[in-house]
Amino acid sequence: MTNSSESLEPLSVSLSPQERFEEYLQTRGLRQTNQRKFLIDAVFQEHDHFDADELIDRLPRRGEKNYVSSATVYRTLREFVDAGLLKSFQLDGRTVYELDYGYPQHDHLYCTVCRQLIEFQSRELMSIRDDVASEKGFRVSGHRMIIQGICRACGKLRRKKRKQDLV
Amino acid sequence: MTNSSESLEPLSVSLSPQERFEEYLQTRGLRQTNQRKFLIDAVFQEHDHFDADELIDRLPRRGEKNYVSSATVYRTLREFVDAGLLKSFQLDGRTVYELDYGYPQHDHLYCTVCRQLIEFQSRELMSIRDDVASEKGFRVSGHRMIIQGICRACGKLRRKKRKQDLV
DNA sequence: TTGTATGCAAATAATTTGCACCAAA
DNA sequence: TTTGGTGCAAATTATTTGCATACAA
Repeated sequence: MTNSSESLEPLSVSLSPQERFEEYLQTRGLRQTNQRKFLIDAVFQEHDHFDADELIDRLPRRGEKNYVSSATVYRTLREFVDAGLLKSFQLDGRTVYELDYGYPQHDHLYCTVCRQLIEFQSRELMSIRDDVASEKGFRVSGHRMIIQGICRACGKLRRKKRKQDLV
Repeated sequence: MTNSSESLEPLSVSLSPQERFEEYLQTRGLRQTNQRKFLIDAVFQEHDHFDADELIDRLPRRGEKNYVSSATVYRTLREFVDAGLLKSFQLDGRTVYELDYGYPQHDHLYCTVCRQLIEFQSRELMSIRDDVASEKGFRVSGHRMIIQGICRACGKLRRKKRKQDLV
């Protein structure tokens, strides 16, 4: 689990994720299927970070109504990323997804103890990014910044534990 | 391949990587084996970024002198990271390694066309990192910043190609 | 001598892909 | 009707692990 209790508020956007995806599909001659509609709802009920496995776990099982095969889940998650609805990145080997469409750009702190992702925003970070890139003649398409460490809560637990160990 | 033509110069350090690793092994009661000695030399002949597969490709094959099984390569790379000789991170799904011991801390620009990694250093980035972390009560152990985009060379090629396409 | 380390092959884990069948447009 | 989409199972890929054997301390 990488759910974060500290997530950012959605922005207001003119199209809903569903509408936005519809537009994406239409401009490419792709189809609106029940699976895609169902998955977009499932995904935008998420508030935080998730991976394919966690998502599949919360979806109907084989045989149940609205079952979607995992191959389709994987395929569709990639489409959502292409469509700009989700962002994805790698963490501890697995692919983590988060809502992108309608959410402000941000980066993450990652607690290596509880594996929680905490979001933060920094304008300065963006401007450093752009300065560095232009200095190297680089056309930026995006970036990924993750600060690893130990969060406040886990830090407290550790200190408590060390104290106990001394007793 | 993710070799970069623009890498940073080594710092001067009091112990060689070999000595440093020896120290690491001794303090933990681990053993100095021929494989470990051979691999540390092989790895520190690298100047840039590599993954396990690329390293194995340049190593002696099964049956040849100094052959090291890939299981051992994987195991040893992780030890090198533990020992602080190498750093590792994930890129496009695979684990990329780079020299750490004796090299200055830095981050990367990643060209999504030629897959080259270009290094850069920024003090400001570090200070933003520390500010953000302390604001959230986070004890930092490290970070990873990758700026994605298109490098100068690939940008030129693209423009040239577009021109040609118009003819 | 006493564990550690290694090589081998098998096991994992997370995705991806081939293909026959299904269903939007 | 046509072509893209889906489910299923098999294939992939990168890595890890179990275990018998080899070797450093």
